[in-house]
Amino acid sequence: MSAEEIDRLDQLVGARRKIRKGQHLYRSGDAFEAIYAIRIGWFKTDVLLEDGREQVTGFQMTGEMLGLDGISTENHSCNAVALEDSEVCVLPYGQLEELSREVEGLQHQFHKVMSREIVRDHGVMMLLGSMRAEERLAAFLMNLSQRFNARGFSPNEFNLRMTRDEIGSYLGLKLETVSRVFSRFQDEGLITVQQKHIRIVDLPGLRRLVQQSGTR
Amino acid sequence: MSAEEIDRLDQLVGARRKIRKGQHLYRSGDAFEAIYAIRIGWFKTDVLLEDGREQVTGFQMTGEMLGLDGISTENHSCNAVALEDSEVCVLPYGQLEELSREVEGLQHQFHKVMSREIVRDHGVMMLLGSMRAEERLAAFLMNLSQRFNARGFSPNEFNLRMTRDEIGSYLGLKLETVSRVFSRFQDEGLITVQQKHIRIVDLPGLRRLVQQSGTR
DNA sequence: CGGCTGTTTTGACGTGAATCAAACGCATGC
DNA sequence: GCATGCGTTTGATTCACGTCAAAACAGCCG
Repeated sequence: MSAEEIDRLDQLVGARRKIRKGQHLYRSGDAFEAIYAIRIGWFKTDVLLEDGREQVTGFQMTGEMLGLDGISTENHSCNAVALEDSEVCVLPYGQLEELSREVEGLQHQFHKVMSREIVRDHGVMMLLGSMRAEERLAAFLMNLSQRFNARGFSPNEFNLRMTRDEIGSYLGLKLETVSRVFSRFQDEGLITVQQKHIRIVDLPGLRRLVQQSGTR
Repeated sequence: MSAEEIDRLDQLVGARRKIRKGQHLYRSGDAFEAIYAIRIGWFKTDVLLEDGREQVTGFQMTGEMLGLDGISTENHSCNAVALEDSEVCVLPYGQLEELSREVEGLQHQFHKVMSREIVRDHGVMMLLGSMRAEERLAAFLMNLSQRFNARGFSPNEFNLRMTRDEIGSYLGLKLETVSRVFSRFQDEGLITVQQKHIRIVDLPGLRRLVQQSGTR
């Protein structure tokens, strides 16, 4: 949603909530009560398997929504964890439903947000299902770049909020592979990496990586 | 949605559309106009990359919905192809929005359907991101079994509507791997395979496969 | 029935990413 | 200042799955 739309929702239902780094906004199984709009900060959502395996299903930044997964069963189906000290705007679902019955535009916006999430997920499935490690990382970086840009930050230089392990989980790779590919990208002059600081040096080069590559 | 709910929608907006095997219900890029409820048949949805790679993002059967991806941009972002001669109920999105503003339950149902799709996608991400080939296939079969069951068909015996190649694309595997794993399952007495005909012999065995396995 | 076409199975071999293991960097705290 | 502890990098080795190739198996049509 645009900053403007967020602000609007903000006025409608104003409760805020601060979440410290590492804390959960909600957990899988929690009763679903509200949707959250991130005001400041970063989150990850993940699903845990009994044997301890984790699958990160997304990284969310300022201006993005959390909690849509909960509507279906009235319980959240994933965990939402703050990657840094963050603040969200709480949108009680009942009120949201009610309001969106009155305000046509709001209803449509809400549907769009959900639909966008579905489309995003399909993109991730594409990543996971048919791209090689380099392509996944390149696509990941380009996606981050574009989102930073959309929020008014530099698209070429930013700090990762997540660990190599979390990136790996999201992309279906091991942390060592993530690290290696970052190093390779740096050697090839595509990016600069220093710990969590990323600088994109050759965006077209990254883009080429994603769409070229032979079959898999 | 339940059969009952489908019927209800059916009465509200009744247009039907028949799609022959292999035909598209919609294509990526098509203007978004309606959501579809499958009355009879099977579909797959997929995303194509420039270089020809295909990622199947889902298989949909009777009673399930198609087209939710289109709301976000007013254009469909994937292709929907009939896997056998099928029939859908067309639900023009404008009318649906309007109705759901009047009928509280309908709005909620609609949200639930979208949310369920998001949760389903997260499950697939889990599959693709952190499971090995055997686990993916086992999970796939169990999912089909459960869906057939929910529609009143035998959960233990059914015909696949998709090719090995399509299953592979969905699960991030090559068709040869799909075929091999099916054979292995048969050797181990978990299932019986004859072309597209599957019989599940040892469901608990399959279930064990999914949740046990060491790390990856 | 026989020849075609598309799908599936099976085998031999290759490879990209996982695994195992060690060292390094950078915080934090005493 | 030095110890402790995560996260990261890098190397050596292994392995699950992909690739390539051929044969077997339907299903369809003349």
